[in-house]
Parts: sequence; C-alpha cells; structure tokens
Amino acid sequence: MVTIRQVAAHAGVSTATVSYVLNGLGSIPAETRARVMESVAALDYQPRHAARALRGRSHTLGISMASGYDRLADPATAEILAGMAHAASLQGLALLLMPMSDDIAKSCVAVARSGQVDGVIVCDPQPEDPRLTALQHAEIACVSIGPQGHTWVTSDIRLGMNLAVAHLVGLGHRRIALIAPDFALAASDWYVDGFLAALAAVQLELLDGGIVAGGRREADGEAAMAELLALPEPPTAVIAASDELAYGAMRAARDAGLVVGRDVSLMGFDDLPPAAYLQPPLTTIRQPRFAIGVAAVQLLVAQIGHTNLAESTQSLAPTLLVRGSTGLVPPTVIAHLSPDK
Amino acid sequence: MVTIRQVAAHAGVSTATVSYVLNGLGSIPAETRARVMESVAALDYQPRHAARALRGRSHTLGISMASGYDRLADPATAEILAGMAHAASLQGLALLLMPMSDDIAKSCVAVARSGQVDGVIVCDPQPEDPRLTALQHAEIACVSIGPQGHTWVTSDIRLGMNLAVAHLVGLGHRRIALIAPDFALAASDWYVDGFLAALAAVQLELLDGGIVAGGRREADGEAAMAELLALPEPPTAVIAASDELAYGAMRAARDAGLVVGRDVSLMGFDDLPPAAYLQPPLTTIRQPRFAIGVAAVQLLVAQIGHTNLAESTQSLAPTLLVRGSTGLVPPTVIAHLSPDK
DNA sequence: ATTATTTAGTTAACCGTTTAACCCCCCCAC
DNA sequence: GTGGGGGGGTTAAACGGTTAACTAAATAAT
Repeated sequence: MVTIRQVAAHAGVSTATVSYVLNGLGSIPAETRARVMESVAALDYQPRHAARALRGRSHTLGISMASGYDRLADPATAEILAGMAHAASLQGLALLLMPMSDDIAKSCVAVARSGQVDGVIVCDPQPEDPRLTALQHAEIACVSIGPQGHTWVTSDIRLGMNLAVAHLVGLGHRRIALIAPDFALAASDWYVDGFLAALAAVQLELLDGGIVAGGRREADGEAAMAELLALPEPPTAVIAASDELAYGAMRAARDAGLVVGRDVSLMGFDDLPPAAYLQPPLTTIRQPRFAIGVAAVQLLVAQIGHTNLAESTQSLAPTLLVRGSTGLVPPTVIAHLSPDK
Repeated sequence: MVTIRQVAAHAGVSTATVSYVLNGLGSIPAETRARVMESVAALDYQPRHAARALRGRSHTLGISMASGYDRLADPATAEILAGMAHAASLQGLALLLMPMSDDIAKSCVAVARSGQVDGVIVCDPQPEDPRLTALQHAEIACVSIGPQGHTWVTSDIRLGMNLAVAHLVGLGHRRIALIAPDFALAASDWYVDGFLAALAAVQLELLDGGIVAGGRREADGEAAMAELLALPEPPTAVIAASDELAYGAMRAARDAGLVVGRDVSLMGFDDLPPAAYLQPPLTTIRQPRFAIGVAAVQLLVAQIGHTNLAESTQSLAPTLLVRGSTGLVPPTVIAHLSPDK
C-alpha cells in the first residue's frame, strides 16, 4: 500500500505539499506540482478514502429505500436510481444503498451519523415517515422523493392530470371519470385535486360517481372500472391514477365487451414497461423519473454545501404519451348527448 | 460529536474497553459490559465509519455498472440489485453504486483501491471486460454477473433451454426453432448449445434453418420470426432467446395472420414486466434474478474473507412460466406429419 | 509456597490524510 | 538598513477509532 509519505519522499517534498497538489490548494509552482504528479504516477498512488473522510466529508450520498426489496426491484424506482447515479457521477459522488434492518429509521440515521454518507435521499416516504423526523432531528441533510419533509422533489401530478383531461377533451370527451389512487400514497390528494381543477379549467362538471376509489393493485382497477361501466350514464373516457390500475381497468372493459380506444377511452399514469405492450397500447402520463433522480441529487448537494436547511421543493413536469387506448368519443354517444345540449 | 473517549470517560473505563465491548471481543464481564452499553446509550454514541474503516475493512461492497445509465434503469438489473441489497443487509453490509467516468475500468479500480469498498460486483461484464482484468491485476475481490472472469454467477441458460424444449415437446411440437440472442452477449453460446442439447435429449433433429440470427431489439425478433414463417416448412413452435425478441416475434406472427398460442407457439426468455401483459401472455423462462443477486454477494463475501481467490462459479436454475403463447401443436400439422412417420 | 495461567482491564502506537501554524528567504518600499 | 509582504514550502497536531503489548490481581496447578 503506497501512502502519501512515500509519494512525498519520492518527490522530495513534505506530505503537506503532496496533499496540496492533489487537492489543488496552496501556492505550488508548476515545477514542483509536476514533480509530485510524476511521483504519484510512478508509485501508482491512490489516496485512502477512509483517511480522507476522517477529516472532511465522505463524498457519498445515501439512498434509503422503504423496507422490503420489492421497491428496489420496481422498474420505476430503478429509473429514478439511474437519474441519481447520473447526477452523482457528474459530481464525483458515490451512491450508497443503505442497508435496512427492522428499524429503518434508526439504521438510516445511524449510517448517516457514522459519516458514511453526507446526506440521505429518502425514497417512498410515507406520510409522517419516521426516517424523515429522525433525520431532521439529527440535523442530517436529506431530500425525499415525494411530497414529504422539508425538501423534496416529485412529479407534478396536477399538471399531469391537466394534460390527461385536455387530451381527452380534445378528442371530444365530456364524460370523464377518475379511478383514484391508493389513499395511503403521499400524493394521493394531488390526483383528485388535479382532476377536479382540470375539469374546471375546461368548464366541465364532475360526473355523478365520476371519481371512484381505486387502490394500488390491478384488481382494484378492474373493480373500479366495472363500477364505472355499471353507472346509469357511464363515462366515455376514464383516467386511472396509475398504469397498474389501468391494466385492470382495461381487462374490465374488455370483459364488458367494449373495445378500448373505440368504445371507451382509457388512460394510465406512470408509463411502466408493460404500458406500451397492452392491447391496445396504453395512452399514459409519463412521470419524469430520471429527472426526479437528477433533481434529488442536486437538491441534496446544495443542502450539504450551505448548511442552511432552507425549505426547497420541486415538482417536475410529466409528459403525455398518446398511444392506442384513447380515441375520438364514440359517435353514438355524441348523438345521445346532443339533445341534452 | 460524541467520541469513544467520551464514552470511556462516562463509563469509567478506557477506550479500549469500550471498543472491545462494542465489537464483542476480549474478556469483558457482564457488569462492565452493561455499564459501557449504558454510557453508549446515554450519550447516543455512534462510531465514526471512516475511523473504523481506516484500520479494518469498509464493510461495503461496490457495484460496477457498465457505462450508461440505461443498465441501471433496466427492470432486470433492478431485480438483481434487490437480491444483492437483501443479502448485503443480512450481513450488515452496505452497497455502493460506484460512480462511473469515461474510463470505467480505471475509476472502478480506483474506488476499490481507495478502500471505500472491500470488493466489487461487476454487472454486465463484456467478453474481456477491462474492469475484470484491472481488478484482478490489483488483486481486488470481485464477482461478475455473467460468465466472465474467475468468479461469477449467472442463470443456467442450458437448463432453461431444456425446460423450454421439454415444455414444447410435451405439447406435441416436433418442429421447433430458435431465435438466437445477440452474439455480443457473454452467454450467447449457451443459448444455441443448450437448444441443440435439449433437442438431442428428446431425439429431435434440428430443423433446416431452425436457428436464426436474432439480436437484442424487438425489431430483430420481428425480422427473425418473419424469416422463420417464410420457411418452406415453418416451425410450429419458436423459442426466442429473450423476451424482447419475443415481443417482435409475436408481432410478426400476428402480421402474418397467425394466432399465437394456437397456430404457432412462441416462448420468450427472461420474464420481463411486459411479458404477462402481451396478447396472449407470453410463456417464458424466468431468470432467477433475485437469487443471482443474493449469490453474487455471498460469493463476494466468501472471497473477501479467505484471501484465496479460488475460482468459483454458480449457475442458478431458471423456471418455466406457462402462459398463453404456447399451446398444443395444431391438428392440421399433426395430420400433415403423421404420414411421414 | 511458589509458579503458571487466566481474567480484566490499560496504555499507547498505529491507520493515512488534512490543515493550521510556522519558517525561511528574497524582494521591495520607505 | 529595516520592516513588511509574499512565495514556497515544512512541521506537527489533529481526525476517531483499533489492537498489540503490557500490567495487576486473582485463581489454579505443582
């Protein structure tokens, strides 16, 4: 193991000089600098991370996953992770997947307090997430992926809902329903609020029974869609608050003998991998997951630099992905509705 | 910041005693142990990771992704990652996503030599991957995900191919073709070899033109399937070496007016998220990705412990997932073939 | 009764960097 | 000629643990 002392001896200078050269500090003339760099190269010197971290920062950001490994295996999470890795690499920072024990909040704070990471990105924060309160109490820099805590970044669900409604209205739909998300979700209100606001923006009234409780799983979407189709005056278009709900909704529609995209329009939210492969391919709102990862790292880095833990939040714009599951409002329905107008 | 010295003072012992208590070493009577633990709790002491790593190991495993963040965003990679996280957590180890620069091999070795990680898991190793040679040269413990280097873990493709062929033969198929994978893939030979071996095992001859060059992308699968269907005596069942190829193959079959699962059987490999949502749902060979991640961590830990870098490889068993894209061989074909027998 | 061993600790030397504080020499201004 | 200032370094004290080597007392063996 080559140490800074050996490099110093080889270059005929003190260890301090070597350190200054390597960190670009102090006033070192080019000639000395070159000599030191030569010795570094000749001895193939690699500074020890632990020794350096013992004084300063670790230059590592921690990623705290909610308990259970399914979150990490989730394609959506993976994309966020990729964004974080990208942004971190640009800054020369490493990312630490924090180990999780039974008590995540405790182990999460322990790793941060041990100085192994300079800050923490909290994934899938629950309302009143114990990790956030613990981290804040320990005065550790942290950013959450989702609207929770003092600093967070998330997808602008309201905007997404607006895009969805506008798209459907553009196709002639007037009777639009919403399959709501799991109410345990931190952003669940945003879907409903956003939907109502979007309807209001185009002066459309909420359908009777036009917002139906959904959930998280495909089966929930199926049940919700069945409920909507059983309505006396069913909607011509349905927005599901997640792709997974939409998968189920599509099955329910098909079971009811309807052709999705023709007889009824259906939209999802998220753009998960299967969306493009459904029959018909699912029109959906793509969440800016990569960008969310990038932004989270940037916010965290900013927070680590200036120790003022100023509140700072960011909602990133999702995008509309038009595929086959949405189409012009069926003519029969238009005929049926026109007398009312 | 509470240090071990403060804990020692509080408990009325030396720092050595505190260290021994915390690490479960030395001969410390229960009474003293309890007193120390009380002080630890009272002062809310958290050992500094860097200080501890400066002498011993870092208790962190590095994960090196091939350049480009798409790999990290890949659902398959995410599942492997989840397995690694699971196994690592059980051992109290953290996982470091190593930052990547232009020269991955160099930055990868640099992080390991800096002691920030005790070993490296190399994902998506290419044939003659520079990371592997560099790591080996630096005598750093490493395991690759894929058959490359001295220690690796991968899916047993040959076994998977056997399962696939056996399944199709069980349905009465005799004319089975293979859409081969990207030949740049480290395990590409295994698909072809495994296919041939599986045919031989049930005394079936390879169809004329029964192995067609595939690739990686969906479009490759589509072209390959079209080629197979244009054969004078087309196969009744087709195995694609990846789900992605199968997606394309399914489209080609549909475009040719065939109903997959009835007129022609189609299988994939991998079981990616869309597979279950295709029409019909894709019968496929599920790779044991989570288990691969677990095994990789275990192999790496073993290698870090005993410094003998003994070669050690592991092929984990994939499983057959029967869905709708495979079915009994069409009766017309049986009729057509029976005279030959 | 004396020696050997075990128990229960302590002391202090590391681990490899960073960085505040200092030093020396030369040049310049007054 | 002397004081001030800066360029180009050096010295040594941190940083916060771990652990080899040692000590002192108690217990066991001969």
